[in-house]
Amino acid sequence: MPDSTPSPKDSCYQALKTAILTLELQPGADLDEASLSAEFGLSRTPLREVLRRLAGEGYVDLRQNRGARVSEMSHTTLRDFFLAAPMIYGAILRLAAENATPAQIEELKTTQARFRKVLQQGSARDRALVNNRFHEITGEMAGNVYLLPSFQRLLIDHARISMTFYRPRDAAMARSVDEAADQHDQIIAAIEAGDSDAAAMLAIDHWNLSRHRIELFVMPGGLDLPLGAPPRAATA
Amino acid sequence: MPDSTPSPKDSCYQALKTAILTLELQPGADLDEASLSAEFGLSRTPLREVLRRLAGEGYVDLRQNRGARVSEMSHTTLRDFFLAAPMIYGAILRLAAENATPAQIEELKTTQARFRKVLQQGSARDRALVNNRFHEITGEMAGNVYLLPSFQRLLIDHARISMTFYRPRDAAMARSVDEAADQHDQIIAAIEAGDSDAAAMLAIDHWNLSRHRIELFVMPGGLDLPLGAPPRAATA
DNA sequence: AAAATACATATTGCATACAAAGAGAATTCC
DNA sequence: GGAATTCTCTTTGTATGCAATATGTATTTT
Repeated sequence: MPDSTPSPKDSCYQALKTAILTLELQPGADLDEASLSAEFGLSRTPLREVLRRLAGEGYVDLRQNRGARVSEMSHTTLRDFFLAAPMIYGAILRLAAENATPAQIEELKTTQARFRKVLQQGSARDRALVNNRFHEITGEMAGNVYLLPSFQRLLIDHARISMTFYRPRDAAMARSVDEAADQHDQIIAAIEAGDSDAAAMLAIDHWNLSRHRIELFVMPGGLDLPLGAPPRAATA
Repeated sequence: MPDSTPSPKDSCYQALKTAILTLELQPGADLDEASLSAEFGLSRTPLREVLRRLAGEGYVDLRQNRGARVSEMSHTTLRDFFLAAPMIYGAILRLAAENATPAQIEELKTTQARFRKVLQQGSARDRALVNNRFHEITGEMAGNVYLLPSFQRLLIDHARISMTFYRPRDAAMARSVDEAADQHDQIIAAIEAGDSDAAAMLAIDHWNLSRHRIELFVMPGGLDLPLGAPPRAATA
């Protein structure tokens, strides 16, 4: 049995990760070493290493002699997001179709089943996390070490943006989210068939749907302000 | 005056970085915490944080309860490299042309002048490092936080591969490298003119030239084996 | 009274000491 | 003699204590 009890360091890493993805820790929030180490039951030394790792993956920003902060999402980074996402997503799904192993496809199907489930009876948090996991798996399928860093960085902010539009439950939104789930099924089919062109096109479709939701719900009056939290003092 | 004396931590970080880029530390080489901390005059705690940071950026791989290792370059990762590079490089240069500041353009020109200089009288090490810096600056110009992680990861292995073909000095190679320098000038011109289409095309040209060199000198008999070092025991 | 400076406090950065896990060698058992 | 096991030694992981840096407050000076 490999690793039945996860180390406190790992669980701390995971907990911070999901807290950031689900906006429980809002962009710009201050992360105090002392309180975090107390909360997760480890000393400051390993906690600092966790923060360094999270910084490398884009979850937090480190400032010299200052506390770590959850990475921001300003309008400039949103612009960057809109530029990079279709390209990277397309490439990842293309490669996923070419390289996916049967075991990975099985895991993707399981995750998609979970996604359908939480769409019906789960919280916004669950939906964002399971959707995030779905796309993470496609990244694992692609298995390109040079593309993965940017892909994972995109997934972070995609999940955080999603949190804002998985919440409302009006009819248009429900339809849009259901359509996303249908696209997931198509993506699985393309990957299973090894049809890389189809997978790449589906990535664009999936992204366009996502973009549409973002444009609609995140910036109703145009995108000027940071998302999630006021510019400073997010914890106060 | 900002930061006249770099901290031992920073210089350690920089030294390891350049040592890895220049293959002084070969892919797969073991990195011992004790000896490194002694070498750079800091304790193991900050050194471990440096290693974690380098791991996040793709310079080294960390193994649980085992030493850190310089990240490998096997034939599979080379395949990934050939797939990802043209796409990312094209996007970066396109964005660089759109967003470069005058100060950045000035720095790029200075770096290009240095590149010309080391082509004439520098070592392979100098050439790889200055060329690497040139492309790093284009990344800064693009300034897209989602594209940068993959771009920087590509630059690492590009520099390491370059080290193998900046060395020989036969006529064909010299011509190829000079052509690369000419392309740098064209890239600068396109960026200065804000011509993003031209910049994107030049990125492809530049990459094709680079790929040609790689195909010629790195894998004369086809690409089967890891680059640089034997699979294990690189320091022995 | 306003601004600048000095002081006090809180938080990060670093070093040392200790605990735990792995690798390798010697010994024992078959 | 070969293989497995135990023991030792090396190396990584964690905790604690101290030093350095930044922030906020109070005091002093103009």
